[in-house]
Amino acid sequence: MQRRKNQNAELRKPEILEGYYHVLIDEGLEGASISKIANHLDIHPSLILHYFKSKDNLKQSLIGLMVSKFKSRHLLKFDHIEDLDKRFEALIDMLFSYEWSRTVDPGVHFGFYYQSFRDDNIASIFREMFRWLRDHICEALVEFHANGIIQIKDPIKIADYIVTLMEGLEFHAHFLGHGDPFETFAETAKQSVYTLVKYKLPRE
Amino acid sequence: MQRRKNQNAELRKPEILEGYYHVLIDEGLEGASISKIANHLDIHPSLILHYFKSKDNLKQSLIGLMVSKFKSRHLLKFDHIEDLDKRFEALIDMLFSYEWSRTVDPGVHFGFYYQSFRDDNIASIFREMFRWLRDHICEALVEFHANGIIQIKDPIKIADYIVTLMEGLEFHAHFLGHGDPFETFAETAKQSVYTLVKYKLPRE
DNA sequence: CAGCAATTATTGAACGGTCGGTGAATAACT
DNA sequence: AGTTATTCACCGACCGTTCAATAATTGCTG
Repeated sequence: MQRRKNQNAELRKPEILEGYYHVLIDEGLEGASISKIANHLDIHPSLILHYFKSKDNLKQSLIGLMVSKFKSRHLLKFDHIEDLDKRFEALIDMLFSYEWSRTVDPGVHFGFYYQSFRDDNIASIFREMFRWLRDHICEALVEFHANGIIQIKDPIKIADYIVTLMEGLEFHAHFLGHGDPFETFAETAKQSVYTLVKYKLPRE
Repeated sequence: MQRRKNQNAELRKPEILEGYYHVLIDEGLEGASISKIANHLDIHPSLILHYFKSKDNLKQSLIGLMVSKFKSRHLLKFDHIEDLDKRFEALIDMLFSYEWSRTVDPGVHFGFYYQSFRDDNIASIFREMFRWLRDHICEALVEFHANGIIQIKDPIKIADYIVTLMEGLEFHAHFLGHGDPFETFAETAKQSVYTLVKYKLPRE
Protein backbone atom coordinates (compact mmCIF):
# COMPACT_ATOMS: atom_id res chain seq x y z
CA MET A 1 0.00 0.00 0.00
CA GLN A 2 1.59 3.17 -1.20
CA ARG A 3 1.39 6.02 1.19
CA ARG A 4 -0.69 8.87 -0.13
CA LYS A 5 0.99 12.18 -0.64
CA ASN A 6 -0.49 15.18 0.97
CA GLN A 7 -1.99 17.74 -1.33
CA ASN A 8 -3.18 21.18 -0.49
CA ALA A 9 -6.64 22.60 -0.73
CA GLU A 10 -5.97 24.24 -4.04
CA LEU A 11 -5.42 20.86 -5.63
CA ARG A 12 -7.76 18.74 -3.56
CA LYS A 13 -10.89 20.80 -3.86
CA PRO A 14 -11.15 20.67 -7.65
CA GLU A 15 -10.15 17.01 -7.53
CA ILE A 16 -13.03 16.25 -5.20
CA LEU A 17 -15.45 18.28 -7.29
CA GLU A 18 -14.46 16.36 -10.38
CA GLY A 19 -14.86 13.10 -8.52
CA TYR A 20 -18.30 14.23 -7.42
CA TYR A 21 -19.12 15.10 -11.00
CA HIS A 22 -18.21 11.63 -12.23
CA VAL A 23 -20.04 9.81 -9.49
CA LEU A 24 -23.00 12.03 -10.30
CA ILE A 25 -22.96 10.79 -13.88
CA ASP A 26 -22.92 7.18 -12.78
CA GLU A 27 -25.16 7.29 -9.75
CA GLY A 28 -27.36 10.34 -10.03
CA LEU A 29 -28.08 12.93 -7.40
CA GLU A 30 -29.68 10.43 -5.05
CA GLY A 31 -26.86 7.95 -5.34
CA ALA A 32 -23.90 10.28 -5.19
CA SER A 33 -23.12 9.94 -1.50
CA ILE A 34 -20.03 11.25 0.20
CA SER A 35 -18.69 7.78 0.81
CA LYS A 36 -19.15 6.84 -2.83
CA ILE A 37 -17.29 9.94 -3.91
CA ALA A 38 -14.55 9.16 -1.42
CA ASN A 39 -14.38 5.60 -2.63
CA HIS A 40 -14.13 6.72 -6.22
CA LEU A 41 -11.27 9.05 -5.35
CA ASP A 42 -9.67 6.49 -3.03
CA ILE A 43 -9.67 8.87 -0.10
CA HIS A 44 -11.39 8.93 3.25
CA PRO A 45 -14.96 10.30 3.40
CA SER A 46 -14.03 12.70 6.16
CA LEU A 47 -11.58 14.41 3.87
CA ILE A 48 -14.43 15.60 1.70
CA LEU A 49 -16.18 17.13 4.68
CA HIS A 50 -12.88 18.62 5.75
CA TYR A 51 -12.70 20.68 2.58
CA PHE A 52 -16.41 21.23 2.02
CA LYS A 53 -18.13 21.69 5.30
CA SER A 54 -21.32 19.95 4.26
CA LYS A 55 -22.89 17.97 1.48
CA ASP A 56 -24.98 20.93 0.49
CA ASN A 57 -21.92 23.11 0.28
CA LEU A 58 -20.29 20.53 -1.95
CA LYS A 59 -23.27 20.59 -4.26
CA GLN A 60 -23.37 24.36 -4.40
CA SER A 61 -19.65 24.42 -5.12
CA LEU A 62 -19.96 22.08 -8.07
CA ILE A 63 -22.80 24.11 -9.49
CA GLY A 64 -20.75 27.25 -9.06
CA LEU A 65 -17.84 25.64 -10.85
CA MET A 66 -19.99 24.44 -13.70
CA VAL A 67 -21.61 27.81 -14.17
CA SER A 68 -18.32 29.66 -14.11
CA LYS A 69 -16.90 27.23 -16.66
CA PHE A 70 -19.97 27.73 -18.77
CA LYS A 71 -19.53 31.47 -18.72
CA SER A 72 -15.82 31.46 -19.35
CA ARG A 73 -16.24 29.42 -22.50
CA HIS A 74 -14.59 30.98 -25.46
CA LEU A 75 -16.90 29.04 -27.73
CA LEU A 76 -19.14 32.00 -28.41
CA LYS A 77 -16.42 34.38 -29.51
CA PHE A 78 -16.34 34.77 -33.26
CA ASP A 79 -14.77 38.18 -33.64
CA HIS A 80 -12.01 36.65 -35.71
CA ILE A 81 -14.42 35.88 -38.53
CA GLU A 82 -14.39 38.89 -40.82
CA ASP A 83 -17.38 38.07 -43.00
CA LEU A 84 -20.45 38.98 -40.96
CA ASP A 85 -22.68 36.45 -42.68
CA LYS A 86 -20.25 33.72 -41.85
CA ARG A 87 -19.89 35.04 -38.33
CA PHE A 88 -23.61 34.93 -37.79
CA GLU A 89 -23.82 31.40 -39.11
CA ALA A 90 -20.92 30.36 -36.92
CA LEU A 91 -22.73 31.64 -33.85
CA ILE A 92 -25.93 29.80 -34.69
CA ASP A 93 -24.02 26.67 -35.63
CA MET A 94 -22.27 26.70 -32.28
CA LEU A 95 -25.43 27.23 -30.25
CA PHE A 96 -27.08 24.26 -31.89
CA SER A 97 -24.01 22.07 -32.01
CA TYR A 98 -23.38 18.78 -30.30
CA GLU A 99 -20.14 20.14 -28.93
CA TRP A 100 -21.88 23.03 -27.22
CA SER A 101 -24.63 20.85 -25.80
CA ARG A 102 -22.06 18.56 -24.25
CA THR A 103 -20.02 21.12 -22.37
CA VAL A 104 -21.71 19.55 -19.38
CA ASP A 105 -23.04 16.03 -19.12
CA PRO A 106 -26.75 16.32 -19.92
CA GLY A 107 -27.72 14.03 -17.07
CA VAL A 108 -25.89 16.19 -14.57
CA HIS A 109 -27.23 19.48 -15.82
CA PHE A 110 -30.72 18.02 -15.88
CA GLY A 111 -30.28 16.94 -12.30
CA PHE A 112 -29.29 20.38 -11.18
CA TYR A 113 -32.15 21.94 -13.09
CA TYR A 114 -34.39 19.65 -11.15
CA GLN A 115 -32.80 20.75 -7.90
CA SER A 116 -33.62 24.31 -8.79
CA PHE A 117 -37.30 23.55 -8.39
CA ARG A 118 -36.90 23.21 -4.65
CA ASP A 119 -33.78 25.23 -3.98
CA ASP A 120 -34.13 28.95 -4.52
CA ASN A 121 -30.41 29.51 -4.38
CA ILE A 122 -29.72 27.06 -7.19
CA ALA A 123 -32.68 28.42 -9.12
CA SER A 124 -31.34 31.96 -9.06
CA ILE A 125 -27.88 30.78 -10.09
CA PHE A 126 -29.26 29.10 -13.18
CA ARG A 127 -31.64 31.93 -13.95
CA GLU A 128 -28.70 34.27 -13.85
CA MET A 129 -26.68 31.96 -16.09
CA PHE A 130 -29.36 31.66 -18.72
CA ARG A 131 -30.01 35.38 -18.69
CA TRP A 132 -26.34 35.93 -19.16
CA LEU A 133 -26.43 33.72 -22.24
CA ARG A 134 -29.61 35.32 -23.45
CA ASP A 135 -28.16 38.79 -23.09
CA HIS A 136 -24.98 37.74 -24.82
CA ILE A 137 -26.98 36.48 -27.78
CA CYS A 138 -29.17 39.55 -27.65
CA GLU A 139 -26.20 41.87 -27.98
CA ALA A 140 -24.91 39.88 -30.91
CA LEU A 141 -28.30 40.02 -32.58
CA VAL A 142 -28.48 43.79 -32.20
CA GLU A 143 -25.11 44.13 -33.83
CA PHE A 144 -25.99 41.84 -36.71
CA HIS A 145 -29.18 43.79 -37.13
CA ALA A 146 -27.32 47.09 -37.19
CA ASN A 147 -25.14 45.70 -39.96
CA GLY A 148 -28.08 44.56 -42.01
CA ILE A 149 -27.34 40.88 -41.68
CA ILE A 150 -30.67 40.11 -40.09
CA GLN A 151 -33.94 41.89 -39.45
CA ILE A 152 -35.52 41.74 -36.05
CA LYS A 153 -38.00 43.74 -34.08
CA ASP A 154 -37.59 42.53 -30.54
CA PRO A 155 -34.05 41.21 -29.98
CA ILE A 156 -34.77 39.99 -26.45
CA LYS A 157 -37.67 37.88 -27.59
CA ILE A 158 -35.58 36.37 -30.34
CA ALA A 159 -32.72 35.67 -27.96
CA ASP A 160 -35.17 34.10 -25.52
CA TYR A 161 -36.44 32.00 -28.34
CA ILE A 162 -32.98 30.86 -29.38
CA VAL A 163 -31.98 29.85 -25.85
CA THR A 164 -35.24 28.00 -25.37
CA LEU A 165 -34.86 26.14 -28.63
CA MET A 166 -31.26 25.36 -27.75
CA GLU A 167 -32.39 23.71 -24.53
CA GLY A 168 -35.22 22.02 -26.37
CA LEU A 169 -32.60 20.38 -28.55
CA GLU A 170 -31.36 18.47 -25.54
CA PHE A 171 -34.87 17.36 -24.76
CA HIS A 172 -35.40 16.26 -28.32
CA ALA A 173 -32.17 14.30 -28.48
CA HIS A 174 -33.15 12.43 -25.35
CA PHE A 175 -36.81 11.72 -25.95
CA LEU A 176 -37.50 12.08 -29.64
CA GLY A 177 -34.25 11.15 -31.30
CA HIS A 178 -34.85 8.41 -33.82
CA GLY A 179 -31.29 7.29 -33.87
CA ASP A 180 -30.63 10.12 -36.27
CA PRO A 181 -27.61 12.15 -35.38
CA PHE A 182 -28.07 15.19 -33.23
CA GLU A 183 -27.52 17.37 -36.24
CA THR A 184 -30.68 16.34 -38.07
CA PHE A 185 -33.00 18.10 -35.70
CA ALA A 186 -30.52 20.86 -35.04
CA GLU A 187 -30.84 21.70 -38.72
CA THR A 188 -34.57 22.16 -38.36
CA ALA A 189 -34.04 24.38 -35.35
CA LYS A 190 -31.51 26.51 -37.16
CA GLN A 191 -33.78 26.89 -40.16
CA SER A 192 -36.54 28.16 -37.93
CA VAL A 193 -34.22 30.73 -36.41
CA TYR A 194 -33.06 31.87 -39.83
CA THR A 195 -36.65 32.25 -40.91
CA LEU A 196 -37.50 34.19 -37.80
CA VAL A 197 -34.73 36.74 -38.28
CA LYS A 198 -35.24 36.84 -42.04
CA TYR A 199 -31.77 35.57 -42.75
CA LYS A 200 -31.22 34.20 -46.25
CA LEU A 201 -28.67 31.44 -46.20
CA PRO A 202 -26.26 32.15 -49.05
CA ARG A 203 -26.12 28.66 -50.51
CA GLU A 204 -22.78 28.03 -52.05
CA MET B 1 -58.58 8.34 18.22
CA GLN B 2 -60.97 7.25 15.56
CA ARG B 3 -60.38 3.82 14.20
CA ARG B 4 -59.43 3.77 10.57
CA LYS B 5 -61.76 2.04 8.19
CA ASN B 6 -60.42 -0.62 5.97
CA GLN B 7 -60.29 0.16 2.29
CA ASN B 8 -59.59 -2.18 -0.54
CA ALA B 9 -56.75 -2.14 -2.98
CA GLU B 10 -58.80 -0.46 -5.64
CA LEU B 11 -59.18 2.60 -3.44
CA ARG B 12 -55.92 2.51 -1.53
CA LYS B 13 -53.53 2.18 -4.42
CA PRO B 14 -54.57 5.39 -6.18
CA GLU B 15 -54.75 7.11 -2.81
CA ILE B 16 -51.17 6.16 -2.07
CA LEU B 17 -50.03 7.20 -5.52
CA GLU B 18 -51.64 10.57 -5.06
CA GLY B 19 -50.01 10.92 -1.68
CA TYR B 20 -46.69 10.06 -3.25
CA TYR B 21 -47.31 12.66 -5.91
CA HIS B 22 -47.94 15.38 -3.34
CA VAL B 23 -44.96 14.49 -1.19
CA LEU B 24 -42.94 14.50 -4.39
CA ILE B 25 -43.96 18.09 -5.05
CA ASP B 26 -42.96 19.17 -1.56
CA GLU B 27 -39.88 17.05 -0.98
CA GLY B 28 -38.52 16.04 -4.36
CA LEU B 29 -37.43 12.61 -5.47
CA GLU B 30 -34.70 12.37 -2.87
CA GLY B 31 -36.94 13.45 -0.03
CA ALA B 32 -40.05 11.46 -0.88
CA SER B 33 -39.44 8.50 1.39
CA ILE B 34 -41.94 5.80 2.19
CA SER B 35 -42.32 6.96 5.76
CA LYS B 36 -42.96 10.53 4.66
CA ILE B 37 -45.62 9.37 2.26
CA ALA B 38 -47.15 7.25 5.00
CA ASN B 39 -47.06 10.17 7.37
CA HIS B 40 -48.72 12.43 4.85
CA LEU B 41 -51.50 9.88 4.35
CA ASP B 42 -51.69 9.10 8.06
CA ILE B 43 -51.14 5.41 7.51
CA HIS B 44 -48.41 2.96 8.45
CA PRO B 45 -45.34 2.78 6.17
CA SER B 46 -45.70 -0.96 5.83
CA LEU B 47 -49.07 -0.50 4.21
CA ILE B 48 -47.41 1.16 1.25
CA LEU B 49 -45.08 -1.78 0.82
CA HIS B 50 -48.04 -4.09 1.20
CA TYR B 51 -49.67 -2.65 -1.90
CA PHE B 52 -46.56 -1.82 -3.87
CA LYS B 53 -43.92 -4.43 -3.30
CA SER B 54 -41.02 -2.02 -3.45
CA LYS B 55 -40.14 1.63 -3.68
CA ASP B 56 -39.10 1.20 -7.26
CA ASN B 57 -42.41 -0.39 -8.10
CA LEU B 58 -44.18 2.53 -6.48
CA LYS B 59 -42.23 4.94 -8.62
CA GLN B 60 -42.89 3.01 -11.79
CA SER B 61 -46.58 2.86 -10.92
CA LEU B 62 -46.85 6.60 -10.50
CA ILE B 63 -45.10 7.18 -13.78
CA GLY B 64 -47.43 4.72 -15.45
CA LEU B 65 -50.44 6.51 -13.99
CA MET B 66 -49.20 9.90 -15.07
CA VAL B 67 -48.49 8.74 -18.59
CA SER B 68 -51.86 7.08 -18.96
CA LYS B 69 -53.59 10.20 -17.70
CA PHE B 70 -51.55 12.22 -20.13
CA LYS B 71 -52.66 10.04 -23.02
CA SER B 72 -56.29 9.88 -22.04
CA ARG B 73 -56.57 13.64 -21.98
CA HIS B 74 -59.39 14.90 -24.08
CA LEU B 75 -57.66 18.24 -24.33
CA LEU B 76 -56.39 17.58 -27.82
CA LYS B 77 -59.73 16.66 -29.36
CA PHE B 78 -61.14 19.50 -31.42
CA ASP B 79 -63.38 17.65 -33.85
CA HIS B 80 -66.32 19.66 -32.63
CA ILE B 81 -64.91 22.83 -34.13
CA GLU B 82 -66.29 23.03 -37.65
CA ASP B 83 -64.12 25.82 -39.02
CA LEU B 84 -60.78 24.24 -39.86
CA ASP B 85 -58.83 27.44 -39.37
CA LYS B 86 -60.25 27.81 -35.91
CA ARG B 87 -59.66 24.15 -35.22
CA PHE B 88 -56.01 24.48 -36.14
CA GLU B 89 -55.60 27.52 -33.95
CA ALA B 90 -57.34 25.76 -31.10
CA LEU B 91 -54.85 22.90 -31.31
CA ILE B 92 -51.85 25.18 -31.31
CA ASP B 93 -53.35 27.30 -28.54
CA MET B 94 -53.83 24.22 -26.40
CA LEU B 95 -50.33 22.86 -26.94
CA PHE B 96 -48.81 26.15 -25.85
CA SER B 97 -51.25 26.88 -23.08
CA TYR B 98 -50.64 27.16 -19.38
CA GLU B 99 -53.42 24.69 -18.74
CA TRP B 100 -51.78 22.04 -20.90
CA SER B 101 -48.36 22.60 -19.39
CA ARG B 102 -49.76 22.12 -15.90
CA THR B 103 -51.48 18.80 -16.42
CA VAL B 104 -48.59 17.53 -14.33
CA ASP B 105 -46.62 19.50 -11.79
CA PRO B 106 -43.53 20.71 -13.65
CA GLY B 107 -41.23 19.81 -10.78
CA VAL B 108 -42.49 16.25 -10.74
CA HIS B 109 -42.28 15.71 -14.46
CA PHE B 110 -38.82 17.22 -14.47
CA GLY B 111 -37.81 14.81 -11.76
CA PHE B 112 -38.99 11.83 -13.72
CA TYR B 113 -37.28 13.07 -16.84
CA TYR B 114 -34.13 13.16 -14.80
CA GLN B 115 -34.72 9.60 -13.64
CA SER B 116 -34.93 8.53 -17.25
CA PHE B 117 -31.27 9.32 -17.68
CA ARG B 118 -30.30 6.38 -15.52
CA ASP B 119 -33.33 4.14 -15.80
CA ASP B 120 -33.88 2.61 -19.20
CA ASN B 121 -37.37 1.51 -18.35
CA ILE B 122 -38.50 5.00 -17.43
CA ALA B 123 -36.69 6.38 -20.44
CA SER B 124 -38.56 4.15 -22.84
CA ILE B 125 -41.88 4.97 -21.21
CA PHE B 126 -41.34 8.68 -21.75
CA ARG B 127 -39.96 8.18 -25.23
CA GLU B 128 -43.06 6.28 -26.10
CA MET B 129 -45.25 8.98 -24.57
CA PHE B 130 -43.63 11.80 -26.47
CA ARG B 131 -43.70 9.85 -29.71
CA TRP B 132 -47.36 9.25 -29.16
CA LEU B 133 -47.91 12.98 -28.83
CA ARG B 134 -45.67 13.69 -31.77
CA ASP B 135 -47.55 11.22 -33.95
CA HIS B 136 -50.87 12.60 -32.81
CA ILE B 137 -49.79 16.08 -33.85
CA CYS B 138 -48.30 14.72 -37.02
CA GLU B 139 -51.60 13.15 -38.08
CA ALA B 140 -53.41 16.38 -37.39
CA LEU B 141 -50.87 18.30 -39.44
CA VAL B 142 -51.29 15.97 -42.39
CA GLU B 143 -55.02 16.47 -42.30
CA PHE B 144 -54.76 20.24 -42.07
CA HIS B 145 -52.32 20.10 -44.93
CA ALA B 146 -54.69 18.00 -47.03
CA ASN B 147 -57.38 20.60 -46.45
CA GLY B 148 -55.15 23.45 -47.50
CA ILE B 149 -55.03 25.07 -44.06
CA ILE B 150 -51.26 24.82 -43.83
CA GLN B 151 -48.39 23.94 -46.10
CA ILE B 152 -45.73 21.55 -44.90
CA LYS B 153 -43.15 19.31 -46.47
CA ASP B 154 -42.11 17.01 -43.66
CA PRO B 155 -44.92 16.62 -41.11
CA ILE B 156 -42.83 14.53 -38.73
CA LYS B 157 -40.14 17.17 -38.54
CA ILE B 158 -42.72 19.85 -37.88
CA ALA B 159 -44.41 17.75 -35.21
CA ASP B 160 -41.03 17.08 -33.62
CA TYR B 161 -40.41 20.78 -33.66
CA ILE B 162 -43.74 21.59 -32.04
CA VAL B 163 -43.28 19.08 -29.23
CA THR B 164 -39.78 20.32 -28.60
CA LEU B 165 -40.88 23.92 -28.47
CA MET B 166 -43.74 22.98 -26.20
CA GLU B 167 -41.30 21.45 -23.73
CA GLY B 168 -39.00 24.41 -24.17
CA LEU B 169 -41.84 26.58 -22.98
CA GLU B 170 -41.61 24.95 -19.58
CA PHE B 171 -37.90 25.58 -19.49
CA HIS B 172 -38.42 29.19 -20.45
CA ALA B 173 -41.07 29.78 -17.83
CA HIS B 174 -38.76 28.44 -15.16
CA PHE B 175 -35.45 30.01 -16.11
CA LEU B 176 -36.12 32.94 -18.36
CA GLY B 177 -39.51 34.20 -17.28
CA HIS B 178 -39.31 37.87 -16.41
CA GLY B 179 -42.42 37.87 -14.34
CA ASP B 180 -44.35 38.14 -17.56
CA PRO B 181 -47.21 35.74 -17.78
CA PHE B 182 -46.63 32.39 -19.40
CA GLU B 183 -48.58 33.55 -22.43
CA THR B 184 -46.09 36.20 -23.50
CA PHE B 185 -43.46 33.75 -24.61
CA ALA B 186 -46.05 31.22 -25.72
CA GLU B 187 -47.17 33.82 -28.23
CA THR B 188 -43.68 33.98 -29.70
CA ALA B 189 -43.58 30.21 -29.93
CA LYS B 190 -46.92 30.06 -31.66
CA GLN B 191 -45.92 32.71 -34.13
CA SER B 192 -42.86 30.72 -35.07
CA VAL B 193 -44.97 27.63 -35.66
CA TYR B 194 -47.41 29.58 -37.80
CA THR B 195 -44.55 30.93 -39.85
CA LEU B 196 -43.07 27.48 -40.24
CA VAL B 197 -46.28 25.97 -41.62
CA LYS B 198 -47.10 29.06 -43.64
CA TYR B 199 -50.29 29.71 -41.75
CA LYS B 200 -51.71 33.20 -42.10
CA LEU B 201 -53.52 34.20 -38.96
CA PRO B 202 -56.84 35.70 -40.04
CA ARG B 203 -56.81 38.75 -37.82
CA GLU B 204 -60.29 39.75 -36.91
C1' DC C 1 20.37 25.30 9.08
C1' DA C 2 18.47 22.73 13.15
C1' DG C 3 14.79 22.03 15.79
C1' DC C 4 10.44 22.55 17.34
C1' DA C 5 5.75 24.59 17.15
C1' DA C 6 1.86 25.52 14.39
C1' DT C 7 -0.70 24.33 10.69
C1' DT C 8 -2.69 21.43 7.54
C1' DA C 9 -3.83 16.94 5.36
C1' DT C 10 -5.56 12.59 6.21
C1' DT C 11 -7.40 8.82 8.61
C1' DG C 12 -10.18 6.53 12.18
C1' DA C 13 -13.96 5.48 15.07
C1' DA C 14 -18.32 6.40 16.40
C1' DC C 15 -23.05 9.08 16.42
C1' DG C 16 -28.00 9.42 15.69
C1' DG C 17 -31.09 9.24 12.06
C1' DT C 18 -33.40 7.55 8.24
C1' DC C 19 -33.71 4.59 4.55
C1' DG C 20 -36.23 0.48 2.21
C1' DG C 21 -37.66 -3.86 3.50
C1' DT C 22 -39.31 -8.28 6.27
C1' DG C 23 -42.30 -11.16 8.76
C1' DA C 24 -45.36 -11.83 12.21
C1' DA C 25 -49.43 -10.10 14.87
C1' DT C 26 -53.95 -8.11 14.91
C1' DA C 27 -58.14 -6.19 13.21
C1' DA C 28 -61.78 -5.92 9.87
C1' DC C 29 -64.38 -7.50 6.17
C1' DT C 30 -66.56 -11.36 3.14
C1' DA D 1 -63.22 -19.57 8.32
C1' DG D 2 -60.54 -17.34 5.16
C1' DT D 3 -59.00 -13.41 3.02
C1' DT D 4 -57.48 -8.92 3.13
C1' DA D 5 -56.24 -4.55 5.39
C1' DT D 6 -53.52 -2.57 8.78
C1' DT D 7 -50.28 -2.17 12.33
C1' DC D 8 -46.13 -3.39 14.97
C1' DA D 9 -41.50 -4.45 16.05
C1' DC D 10 -37.41 -5.10 14.03
C1' DC D 11 -33.39 -5.45 10.58
C1' DG D 12 -29.06 -4.24 8.30
C1' DA D 13 -27.32 -0.71 5.40
C1' DC D 14 -26.14 3.59 4.51
C1' DC D 15 -26.67 8.45 5.17
C1' DG D 16 -24.29 13.03 6.59
C1' DT D 17 -21.77 14.66 10.41
C1' DT D 18 -18.64 15.15 14.44
C1' DC D 19 -14.55 14.94 16.89
C1' DA D 20 -10.39 13.16 18.11
C1' DA D 21 -5.96 10.87 16.54
C1' DT D 22 -2.11 10.78 13.49
C1' DA D 23 0.88 11.93 9.72
C1' DA D 24 3.00 15.25 6.68
C1' DT D 25 4.14 19.98 5.66
C1' DT D 26 5.16 24.62 6.67
C1' DG D 27 7.04 28.24 9.13
C1' DC D 28 9.23 30.46 12.96
C1' DT D 29 13.17 31.01 15.90
C1' DG D 30 17.48 30.75 17.72
